[in-house]
Amino acid sequence: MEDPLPIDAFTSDVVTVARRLLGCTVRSTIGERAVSVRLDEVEAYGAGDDPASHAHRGETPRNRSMFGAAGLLYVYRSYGIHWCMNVVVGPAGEAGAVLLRGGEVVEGRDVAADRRGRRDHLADGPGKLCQALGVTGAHDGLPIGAGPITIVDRASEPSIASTPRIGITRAVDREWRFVAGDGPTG
DNA sequence: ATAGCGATGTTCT
DNA sequence: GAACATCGCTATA
Repeated sequence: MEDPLPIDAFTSDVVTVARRLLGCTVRSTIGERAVSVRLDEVEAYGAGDDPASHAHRGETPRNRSMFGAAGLLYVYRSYGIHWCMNVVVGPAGEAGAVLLRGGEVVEGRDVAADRRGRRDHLADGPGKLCQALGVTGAHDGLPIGAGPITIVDRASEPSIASTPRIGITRAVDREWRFVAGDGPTG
């Protein structure tokens, strides 16, 4: 429960990894300040076979990390303004990632509130989650667990609901958004 | 509670 | 030029 997620947790398919990440905790230690978020909302993104994925059209400077090894971070700028973070999923050579969409701040609430500029809605969205953790493009491509960003395993698997992904227009029939039982929509 | 809208970097047509 | 894996403000109910 207090142990880091083993690397092989990231080496299977994107849907399996997405479900595996719910209930786990993302922890950042940036500027001597620690913030932890327990994940309750994630989305799976595939490679060329997933029209909604950034990797669908092949490698670009932005999505380069998606083509890297499992367990790397893929951080991109959304709508020119916000940062969004993904965990890169294996197998190596295949692009895939899990977008960390939301969770509950369970450590460093004051730090998170400081970064967010408010006391509520600290991490209930991908851009907010990154801001609360202090994650930016500077962390793109970093390996999880070896740098300022780590993921701590959960005690047990939560109940999980699946829905279509949010904010996309392609492949809306795929229910690749996963929400923990005590999460946003129940 | 829900709806409309502006901000704006990267990618694509 | 337009779309986009978003967010917070503003208006209306």
